[in-house]
Amino acid sequence: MIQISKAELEIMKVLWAADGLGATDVHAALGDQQDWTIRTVKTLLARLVEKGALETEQDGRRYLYRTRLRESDYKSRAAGQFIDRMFSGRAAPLIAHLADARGLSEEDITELEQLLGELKK
Amino acid sequence: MIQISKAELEIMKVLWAADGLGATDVHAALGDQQDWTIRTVKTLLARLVEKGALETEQDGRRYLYRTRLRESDYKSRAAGQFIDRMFSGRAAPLIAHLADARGLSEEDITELEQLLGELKK
DNA sequence: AGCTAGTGACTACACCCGTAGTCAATTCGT
DNA sequence: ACGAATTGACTACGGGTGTAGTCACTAGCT
Repeated sequence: MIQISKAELEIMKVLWAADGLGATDVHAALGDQQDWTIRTVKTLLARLVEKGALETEQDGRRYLYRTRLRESDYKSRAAGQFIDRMFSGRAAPLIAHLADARGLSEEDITELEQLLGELKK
Repeated sequence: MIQISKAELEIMKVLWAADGLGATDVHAALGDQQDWTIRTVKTLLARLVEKGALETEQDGRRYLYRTRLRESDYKSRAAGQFIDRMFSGRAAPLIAHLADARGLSEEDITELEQLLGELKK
């Protein structure tokens, strides 16, 4: 099970949004959102390749980085692990805590209702 | 913001369930669930005290460990951080992923409906 | 009275992670 | 054609984490 750290996740997000970028492109895409030097970005990319979360393709003298993990697969797994650890695998208490601590947006409520409707079929 | 690691969380769970135990009691309560020596348990307890998540009370020649963090506060915070990092703060996509990857229990569905009902008031 | 077992304090150590720096090769601009 | 900039490879380093080990003390059993 590939573990992706907090910083690495930011890199993955960039590549999920636009797969097949070079290190410099990733750095640029992060822009002012993350204040990392290109070195740091490269280290994170290398670690992700080593972990098997990314793969490289030679493009002249540089690499293009491509995701090997689908975003939704990863997020599903991460969500599952999280509620297992924190809420004994139960979804409802998680949402209850969230609602309690910060409330749910209108949007969330509407979407959740729709989701539940579909699930009940 | 106190950060609690995975292993430390297991200790916290024991003390949330039964506050004011000695190190040996915590070790016993973990039982076969976690295969840690008493040394490891003590190290984790000490780190949690250092972090301010636990406090000690002298009880003869030993300490009793008591939580300083309320379970629901911690869980709310952790849940908030998690959905911020993974789902841009949106609850609905999180639940959608869970439902998709492993399904929701009857219980979860019922509780969520009830929760949504209350929130809409 | 001495030994054993349990206790807290301190130390250890390898691996992950955040955050880079150095180096050698290569390409691009002038 | 040469210097500057870019690129990948390798190295660094301090803090957190998982998982203990050692030490000195003490209370209770024999």
